[in-house]
This record gives sequence, structure tokens and C-alpha cells, in this order.
Amino acid sequence: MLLPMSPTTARPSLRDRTRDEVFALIRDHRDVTRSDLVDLTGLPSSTVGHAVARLLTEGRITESAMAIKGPGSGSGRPGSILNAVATATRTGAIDFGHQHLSVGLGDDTGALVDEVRIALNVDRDPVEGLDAACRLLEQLCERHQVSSLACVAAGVTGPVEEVTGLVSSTTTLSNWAGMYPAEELEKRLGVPAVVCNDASVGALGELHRGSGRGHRDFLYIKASHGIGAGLVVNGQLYQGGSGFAGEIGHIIIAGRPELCRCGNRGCLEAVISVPSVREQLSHTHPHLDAGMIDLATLDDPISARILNEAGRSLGAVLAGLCDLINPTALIIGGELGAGRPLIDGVRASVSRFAQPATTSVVQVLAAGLGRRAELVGAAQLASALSRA
Amino acid sequence: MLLPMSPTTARPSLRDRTRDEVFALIRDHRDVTRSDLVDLTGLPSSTVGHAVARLLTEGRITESAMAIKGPGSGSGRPGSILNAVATATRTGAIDFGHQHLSVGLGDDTGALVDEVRIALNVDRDPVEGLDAACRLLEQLCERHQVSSLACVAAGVTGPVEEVTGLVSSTTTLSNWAGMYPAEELEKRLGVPAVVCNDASVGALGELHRGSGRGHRDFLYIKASHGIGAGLVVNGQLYQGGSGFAGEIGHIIIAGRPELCRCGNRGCLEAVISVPSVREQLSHTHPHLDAGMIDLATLDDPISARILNEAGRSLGAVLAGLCDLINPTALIIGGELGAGRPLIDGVRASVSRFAQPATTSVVQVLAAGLGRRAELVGAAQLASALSRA
DNA sequence: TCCTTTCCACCGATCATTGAATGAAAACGA
DNA sequence: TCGTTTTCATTCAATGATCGGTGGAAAGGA
Repeated sequence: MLLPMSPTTARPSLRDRTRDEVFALIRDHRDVTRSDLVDLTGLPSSTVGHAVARLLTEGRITESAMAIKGPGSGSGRPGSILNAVATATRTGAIDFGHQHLSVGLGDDTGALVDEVRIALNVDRDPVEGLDAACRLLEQLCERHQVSSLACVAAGVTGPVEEVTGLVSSTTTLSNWAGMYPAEELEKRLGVPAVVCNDASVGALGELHRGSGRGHRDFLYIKASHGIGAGLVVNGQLYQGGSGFAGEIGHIIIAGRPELCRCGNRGCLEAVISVPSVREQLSHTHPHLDAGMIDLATLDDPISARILNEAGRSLGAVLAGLCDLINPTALIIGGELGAGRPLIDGVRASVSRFAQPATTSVVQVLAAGLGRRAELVGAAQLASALSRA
Repeated sequence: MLLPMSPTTARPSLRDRTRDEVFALIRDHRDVTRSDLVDLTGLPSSTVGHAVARLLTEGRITESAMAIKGPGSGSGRPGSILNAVATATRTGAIDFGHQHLSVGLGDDTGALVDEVRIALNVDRDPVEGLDAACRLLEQLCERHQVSSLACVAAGVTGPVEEVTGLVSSTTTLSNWAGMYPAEELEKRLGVPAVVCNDASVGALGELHRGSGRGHRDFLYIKASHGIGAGLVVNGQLYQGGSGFAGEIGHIIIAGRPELCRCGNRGCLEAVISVPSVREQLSHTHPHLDAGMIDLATLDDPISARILNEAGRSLGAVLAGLCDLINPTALIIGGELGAGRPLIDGVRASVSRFAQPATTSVVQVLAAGLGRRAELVGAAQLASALSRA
């Protein structure tokens, strides 16, 4: 009754609704043709043609020939490819990890212009992480002669309350709890900032530029030092009623003895996480330094077995979550997502434990962007914010 | 490959966008003036005036003088009150249960004009259920002198594929599997029909007229002969990537010995369901006929204990699901939802097992519509379909 | 009575939207 | 090689939605 029908969009003018809608589609799905837009919008082709023509003369989009031609590419006249033109607007993208910090410069299409990544124990000292991020961002601006940013978006490894930006008290990330990192960034950089959970920005990255392209509904799992999920629902990031959606790391697997830092036994991220997997590997690979093991390069049978087993445990939980939300894809990211045996294990468990109706549509995929998913997603988020 | 980023694309024509938008606003916020609409839409007053004029000539809305006048009512010319006109359009609503059949007559605001409920073992013979539903619907039409229905909506106790309307092969509902109930209804009644999962229509009912009012994001749990969930996300029913969302009945609770009809052990609905609770009660209450126990009227300590324990088991699973989707409410419906001890058990388990961020916002509520939730939701669904 | 405030109707200029028809560009098949 | 098929894009004229401006109508207040 009191809910506005459409999100009260600050609509400058109604006359250009279609033009703006078409432009947004071109920007979000890249490399579209006019007929794609016709299918997407349901508008008549002549209307789309007009809108595209206007956008072209305004210089907001570009037109280029279809890349793939030749026999086998389908018959019929090929459509011309449309893309949004990036302006000189630049945004900041930040990915605060547990042991790393990534910072990037994005444009208003959500693409990254440049990026840097450093090792840094952000967990231990969030303030140092914030300072370092701002330093790196200013260096990037200098290098690219960017005088000012439109806005900044960041992902942090903890639950962020949507309205206030408060990092909620959590069992996972003690030192960020109680902070308002968006405010901190705004104070340091003097531009609007938005901060959300790392798995959510990862999902956003995979949605626009990773394995999630073509999926309207999927679950992105960030399996790293903790386990977090990002939800994409109806083609949009979903953060729950108060921004905490995806906090699945402490779902309890009954009967598991592993003690979690939250005090319970058998939490998902106590059973499957980088530290716990490294722990197991340090026993089977005593010659390796446990802290230095690169999970992606291990391909011996014993490691594969361990990762596969971890994937099966993870998949058993994800099966239930898939039953709930019926996604068309399950995208595994984070450091553990790089291991194929783990993904195979997840796939096996989902097939085994989820309902037939669920498994018949869900694809289990590795993150297409690997460890860059979060940074890429932050750039997407920032570009969206810059347009608001 | 291509997915619409913005909401729905089922747009018959773009020319009437404003008209439809204005009409929807008038229907949802009642008693609005033109200037209210100007504020709500951000459109110029002339555009709103134009749209209102068209709606008036079309007879879709009515205009009446401002009720309160006189000193103190504010200065300036009073605006005239606009309201959507209630039409004679009638829709059919059907709730196919396991042991009952409810049928109702709805109007185009989604309200039920009349309804009937009979006991019937729909599970055993779906075709008889379909026939009976159509008979009852025709009787209702006769009683209210309704010559024809705009459309029909129904909920069935099984997963329904969204695009085809096929009731998927399932471990729960063997006799409906492989049927196309929407087609069957269309064939019998000669009007458009839509069928979806019973928990989904229940969620729709609670959203518009039950405990879900005021919540944009909640989970409706139908705890009856099976366990199903309906999701409301961003104020709208969410049915997943292919319509199967909410099939949580066979999530496995590790370590539980109960054998499920699906062949696994420890499935949620093998542990908590009307039959299993009745089974337990038949041991503690040997003087009662197990099949006749009315769960809502039992208030002795032993029954309360059993229901509370069932609620705790259910809540332990729901805690994980709430961690995933971060709802602001958890609405328990179905026959088991009528028992307060069960709800208390769910609340206790959610508080115990879900993350603090999750529990801080989620309210555990009984279904405000009780066993009518599904029928009321079907009426809502039908009114939406009649407008499409 | 006259002024102020608020709401609404009307008008004309612009231009977005539309279906149907036409034109274009490629692969395909003989 | 040359038409055929398939798919994409554009043109055109009719329609009417949108918008700012202007002025009238209906109320309260002085």
C-alpha cells in the first residue's frame, strides 16, 4: 500500500524513457545487436532502431561489424554490434581480502581501466587497509591523469548492513566489526562510496563479465578463508532484507567435529576453507610450507582427493540451498574455486542430494574471473553508483 | 545468453505505459488526487491530467469530491478523489491440498468474493480433484450469477515448471507428476489458467493479505503433509530459475534415522510433517485416532513438547536458509503452522543457529491467513493474470 | 470583497512510438 | 554461379503521448 510501484526513479524526463532503457541494456549486456534489443525489450524493431539511431548520433554508443562470420555462424544477415561508449568518468573499485588488497580504476561501463594487487593482512588492521587502498587509488589516478573520481565501491569480507553501511558484528571478521567503511572512504577520498560484502560484489562481477553471463538466477560461492555467497535473482544482485544475504559460512554440518572460531562445531567454513584445506595438505605434503601452498597448482592424486572431499561436503550444503532458490548456475569462486577437483566434488554432491527438479537446471561452474571477480564486481557497482 | 536486466518485458504496448502506471498507482494507493499522482510519478501535471482523463473516459477509475472540507483542511482548491472502479470481472481460485480442496471466486483486486472447502483425497486421484474443482467453481459462478470467469489460478502440492506448467517428477507427489494441470483446467473451463506450487501461492496470500504485509522479503513455510517454501523477494513472489524454488522438503538433516518415501534418510519432511507428528502423538495419546487428531486443539504439555521439538528441528534447517536469503520474516503456515509450540520451537532454533545479523531482523510469525493462505494467494495470482 | 493558495483544464508544438513495407547482407543449396 | 532462404536494419506516414505555459476554478484567510 505504501510501497511505490516502481522504485521512485528520479526521472528527468519521460520522453527519453525508451532511449535510456535501451542504453542501459546496451551497457549491461555488451555486444548486442538491434534484434537482441528487440527481444530484450519487446519493443518493435522500428522503435529500437530509432532509439539506437539517436544514441549513435549522441555519441553514447558505437556500432561495429559482427566479429565472427563465415560458414557455420548461422544464416541470415549478421547484425551489427552495439556497445556503450566509455566516457572520461572514472570510478574507484576496491577488494579488501583477508590477505590481499586489490584496487582498480573503472569507467562508467563498469570495465576496469587499470588495477593493482598487493599482499596485505587487511584482517589484522582494517584502518591500514583503508589507508593503503586510498593510497593505491590515488597512485592509479595519477598514473592515468584522472583528476577526480565519480565514486568508489568496495567489497569487504563481512556482512554489511545495507542502509547504514555498518559492518555487522560477526564471528568471522572481528576487526572490521563496528566500522562504517563507506564513511571512512568518503572521508578520505571526498567522493561518494558504497561498501558491501565481498561475495556480493563477486557475484556482480561474475554476472556481468564472468560465468554468470546468460544466467538470470545464480548463486556465487566465494570459498576462501571463509565461505560466503552472493545471490543473483531476476538478473539482479540480491542482498536480502537488510543486506546480509549470503552469510552461509556458519551453517552447521551435523556430526562434524571441527571446531569453528565462532564456538560451534561443524560450521561450513570450519570444514571447508583455505586454512582447513591447507591443514590437511600439510599432513599429506609435509615438505611444503603450509602457508605457501598454491591450491591451484597442486594436481597430485592425494591433493585432488582432499579437494574433492571438501567439494563434496560443500556441495551437500549447497544442494539444500539450491533446492530453496532453484538457480540455473552455481558459480564457485574464491581461492578454493580454482581447483577443478573441488568443483567436481560440489557437482557430485549437488546431483546426489538436491531434488531432481533442482539438479536438472543447475550448472556447477568455476568462476570465470577467478580471483578478480570481486574487483571486477566492485567496478560494476561503482559504475552503477556513478549513474545514480 | 540474453537476459532482461530490468523487470518484466511482458509489455503489450509502450504507448500506454503512463496510463497503466497511473492506473496501478490509483489502484494501490486509494483516494489519490491528481497532484498526489504528480508527486508519485514525477510527471508533469498536464501529462497526469491527460492520463487521468483517458482512464475516466475508459471507465477504469471514478472521480469524487474531497470528503473533508472546511477550515483547517488546508487552503487552496481541493483536489478531486480518484479511485479504481471495481469491475464485475471474476476469477477462479483453487487450492489443491493433500486431503482437501478449496475453491473461491475472486475479483480483480484479488479479494475473495466467496469460497468453499471440501475434504477430498486429491493426492490419490488428481483427475477427480480437477473435476471436483471445476464443478465447485461452476456452482459458485451460478450462485453469484457470474456468466464467465476472466481466468483461473491454482496451487498444487508439487513442483511446477514455470514455462511449461508441467508438474515435475517428484518424490512427494507421485500422482500429479507428469500432468499439465493448467492445460487441464483450461480444457475444462475454457479460460486461461495458471498453476503453481502451493507454497508459492501461500506466500502470495500472506504477502498481500496476511502476516507478510509490510515485508518486502520473507520466506513462507508450508508445513503440512510435506514441507514447502514460498519466497518473496523485493516485494514479489520469486519462483527461481525454472519455477522450482522452495522445494526444501528433502533437505537432509544429517544423523536422523527417519526413512523418507524418497528413499533417503532424515529428509526434512520425513522428520517434520503431519504424518510424522501424528505418528508420535499416537504413541503418547493412544486413545486418539491418529488420523483424526486436530493439531491446533491439542494443548497438553506432551503434545506441546512434541510440536516444539518438531519446530526446533525445522528451525535448525530454516536457520541456514535464512542465513542465505536474509528475510525480514519467516511465516509458518500449513497445518503444523497453527500450533504455537511449533512456532516457538522454530524461533528458538533460528535464534540459536542462524547468524546474529540474520536473527536480528527476522521475525518468526504464524500465517495470518491460516489454512486460507493458499486460496487467498491463488485469488491474488488470478487477479494479476486477469490484468496481464 | 479581494488576495493567496492550490488544483485542474486546455492548447499548441514537438517528437516518440508504431506496423507494414522495403531494402541489405550474409549463408545455404544446387 | 546464382537464386533462395534467413536474418537484420531502415524508411515512411499515421498516431497521439508528452510538455511548458497560461488561465480558470475552488477553497481559505484577511
